Amino acid sequence: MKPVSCSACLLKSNAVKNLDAPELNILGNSCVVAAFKKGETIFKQNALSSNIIYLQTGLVKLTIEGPQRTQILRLKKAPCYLGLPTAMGDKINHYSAIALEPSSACFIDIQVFKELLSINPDFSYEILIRLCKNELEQFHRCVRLVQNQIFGRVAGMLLYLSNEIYGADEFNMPLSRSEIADLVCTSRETVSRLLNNLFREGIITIRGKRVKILDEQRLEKISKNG
Amino acid sequence: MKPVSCSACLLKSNAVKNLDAPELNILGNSCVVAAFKKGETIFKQNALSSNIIYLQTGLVKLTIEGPQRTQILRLKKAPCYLGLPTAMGDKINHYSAIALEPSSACFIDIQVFKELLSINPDFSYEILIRLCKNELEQFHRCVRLVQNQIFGRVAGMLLYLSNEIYGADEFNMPLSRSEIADLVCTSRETVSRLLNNLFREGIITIRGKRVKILDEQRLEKISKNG
DNA sequence: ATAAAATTGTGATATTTATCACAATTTTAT
DNA sequence: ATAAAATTGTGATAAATATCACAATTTTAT
Repeated sequence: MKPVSCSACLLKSNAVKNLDAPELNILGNSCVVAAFKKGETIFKQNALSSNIIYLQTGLVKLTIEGPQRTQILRLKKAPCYLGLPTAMGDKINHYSAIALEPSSACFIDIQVFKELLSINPDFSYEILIRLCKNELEQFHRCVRLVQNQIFGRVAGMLLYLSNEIYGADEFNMPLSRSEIADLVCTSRETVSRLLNNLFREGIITIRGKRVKILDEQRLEKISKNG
Repeated sequence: MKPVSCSACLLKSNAVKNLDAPELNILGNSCVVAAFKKGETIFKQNALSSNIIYLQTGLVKLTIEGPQRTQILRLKKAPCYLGLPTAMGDKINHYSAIALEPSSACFIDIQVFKELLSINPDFSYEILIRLCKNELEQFHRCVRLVQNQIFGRVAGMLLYLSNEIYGADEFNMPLSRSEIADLVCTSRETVSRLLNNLFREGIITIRGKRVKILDEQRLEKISKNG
């Protein structure tokens, strides 16, 4: 970890772009950057946290211990804030964040973050808007998770990675079969079977980690119809 | 609907308690109160909205059209804000709000609300904290919904009504069997069966709408173990 | 390079819960 | 008060998906 100059940072969040020079100084003085390898934990459920984390680069999974198994709540792609709701609340992390790809993250002291919220309404507004969007996304994700059948959920996951995360119809799958199962809430075996189905149907190809979407139309249809 | 004096209001939100006299005036000038009977729609999914709604009294369900059926996202008990994430985002309601009991709600112009956010950091901070809590609650709700079996979900729903909504072990069920099904994501028939099971086991009594929880311990256990 | 460990694939079976069909009951409207 | 409409209860059956068991493959460590 090393202290940073936030004013010179090329990876500013939209919220931070609203800060003026003295405010950026306040931020920089209480902010350190850390690098994480694939699989490393950025923060852990049930641990105390006094930091807001800004993910500069990389890809992260948020996991939570459920009553039966651990579940992936969602993926978070840089740039974004992690652990906002946790840190603003009771200070105990309600979930863990684990790097899926090499990632770098800024740790910002929660008191400093709160100070910035109170002195800069534009900063505060950006954060607020972000939280609103999260809530809506979470509603939609939950509904799909509960109502769609697994085939649709797996298809939706592939489309999500392709469109939202990588912006390409070919990418390296960042998740193991077991992690995909945790994300779409099913068993590892079922994920295996369904991915092979999609392959046999000519809708995707998988060679090792390399996934290519051949028939996005059909995938969309499966994703919709469950 | 009638205009209100927010400064004299006895049902102020925590956020609004942070407003000073001129700010309360701004709020009051663009704020009307409306009363809703059971079953009436407060706002509707896909409709345009330019208001934030503050639920003064009553109980409301938020419903969303899923791919297969409409689902109850959550219940909201006064006092609380409704439609915050929707109104702050694209102005199109992503879900509907329908009164489950006689309710009264203030309609606040979104521009005025945004102005208050920008001029009063304490007001803004309260809203922000509220959004953070919502996100965490939503995560937990989603995990339970996906991982627990229906028996556990129905038990959890009863405990939620008893502890969070009514604060009593006896209450009038505000939901029909079908609505319970929409809330815990199962079929009406299954809800019937499980409630009767709980009755036969001596864990609850149901006479018409009147529900009484006899053995909270056992209900907790069922809720946990799924 | 090789062994050990981890991940993945696949068939057989079991379990949960939805769906259908219709009866019984309660609520609402006239 | 009575009929009509809506809600609820319940058995039989079907469908989706988990679980188990083990083989095959890939990755990791020495």
